[in-house]
Amino acid sequence: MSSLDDLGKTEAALAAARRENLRRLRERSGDPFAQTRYAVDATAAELLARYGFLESGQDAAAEGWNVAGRLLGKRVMGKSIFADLQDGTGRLQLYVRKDEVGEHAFADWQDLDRGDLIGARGYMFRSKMGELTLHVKEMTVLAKSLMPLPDKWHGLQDVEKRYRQRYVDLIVNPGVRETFLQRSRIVAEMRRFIDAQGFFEVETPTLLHVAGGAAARPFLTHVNALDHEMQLRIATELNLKRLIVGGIERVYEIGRIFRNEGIDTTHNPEFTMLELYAAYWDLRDMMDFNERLLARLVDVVTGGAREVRIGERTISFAPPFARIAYFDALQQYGGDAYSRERLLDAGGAAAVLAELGLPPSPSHGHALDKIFERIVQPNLVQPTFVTDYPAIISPLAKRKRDDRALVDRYELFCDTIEISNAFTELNDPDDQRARFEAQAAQRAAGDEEIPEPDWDFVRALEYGMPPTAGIGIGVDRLVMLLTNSASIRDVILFPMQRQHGSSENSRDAPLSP
RNA sequence: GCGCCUUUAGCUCAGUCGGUAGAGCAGCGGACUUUUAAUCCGUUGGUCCCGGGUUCGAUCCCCGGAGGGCGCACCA
Repeated sequence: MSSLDDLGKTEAALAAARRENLRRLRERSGDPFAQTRYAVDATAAELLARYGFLESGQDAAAEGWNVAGRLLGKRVMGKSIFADLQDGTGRLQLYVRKDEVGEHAFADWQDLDRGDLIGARGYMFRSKMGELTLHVKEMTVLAKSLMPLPDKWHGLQDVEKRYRQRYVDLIVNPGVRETFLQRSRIVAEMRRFIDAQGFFEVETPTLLHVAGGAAARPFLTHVNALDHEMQLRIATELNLKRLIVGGIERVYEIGRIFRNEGIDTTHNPEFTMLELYAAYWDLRDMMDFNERLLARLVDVVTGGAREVRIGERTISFAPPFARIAYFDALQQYGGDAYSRERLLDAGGAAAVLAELGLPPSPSHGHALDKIFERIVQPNLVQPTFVTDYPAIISPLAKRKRDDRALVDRYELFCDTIEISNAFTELNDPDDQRARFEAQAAQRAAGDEEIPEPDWDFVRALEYGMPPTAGIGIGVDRLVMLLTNSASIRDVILFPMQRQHGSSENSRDAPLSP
């Protein structure tokens, strides 16, 4: 299988030149790909921090260091070379002199291409131009890069290629790497914060006979051993509440959710959700928890500040966040035409929808969602808890004791997008059964997004579930917010793409000679 | 699903009122022992996304298709 034939002529020539350099390196100094270990004892970031005191022209020749990474630039000036090495922590300039390393080693340097992985030993100095630099005495080629890298100045701009070949994106676009490191820090801190309050992290199945807990079309799959059709989960809710019934009183899962629906800047078919349930908490407890969690995450992302800049806006996460009741918000931003009385009437809501020039909705609840989206949501820039949702759009939440039209639920909005959704959980098994029966009827009427009822969940509630507050937070969207990313694909390492020709899993993808 | 935009060298991008195409970077050859988008001289490199149509001639115009982006719709 020769894939050089499948490359463009220019690309093939570039790859051939690199293979020629590899051949020479093998002959002169042994096979780079035979290397197994390199005794790294310093990173780029450590050396830059440690030797910050050096003045231009000064060196620290008594202390030798081994660094390893990818060569990203090479400036050859006859008998000396400056190069840039990128490791996991940053970039470090290297300097080599022919009269010090000798003909043989200098020839190896000349056979290095941009993108090669090397280990280098040397000492730190500050160059005439003021840059901290490793003065290299020894160099080992640890792996050869056989493919040409994108433009050193513009990087890789083609979005499609960036997603399909994220490895290249990560090599040449520094901001990308930083975003994903931030994501990792955010999730790690999320776990630390939650664990510190006595929660247990669990992993529930992603393959289910009935995917419930949300309204969404599931992915279908087949289990050969059981000869069963199964579904990928669309939420972790029902299993986590089973665990609350079982006595794991504080429980959470940060897990992958799959929904077989649209793909756009805020939706990827698989995404990550935090769901957390606390027995004996009410919504006030959850709000307090939510506020402190976000403040903490912002703290980690910004290194101590309580603000995040999103384009032109600055969002402050200093608690307490603003609070406003659902219908108060509608009246405040919409005026008297958006009164509770009118909106809680199906005809009234439909009329409001028409006044806004929006298409008719299939249901009263849907109409309320659209009106809220249009009238209130664009105004919720600073973190705001919207509370006291109408029961008709909250089928899984408990009704308020003193107002049966409303439920104990809030959603948190930041930068006009929904960040969390929380409510006190319905724990009356008869009520739950009745709601499932209603859903089954909707499903029978043709709504494919309504899941089949999970009757075992009702049985679990019949054993008794304590009063419980639950919350869901879309991790990807939260990371978008905290990293100022415009698309969910910018915070998912390998976002779903259509299968496509030569760049992925087709025969010609691996480049063998 | 609908609409708009987009696809030209390995990368970033020009361009052709229809006569099969250019730059910078990268690569290759040369000069250069403190450069940093190194510099200077020379130079290679193209299925202009794919298929069809119109035309003497299509990368360009028309039709169809594919990939991608954005907006709308959908999305507890």
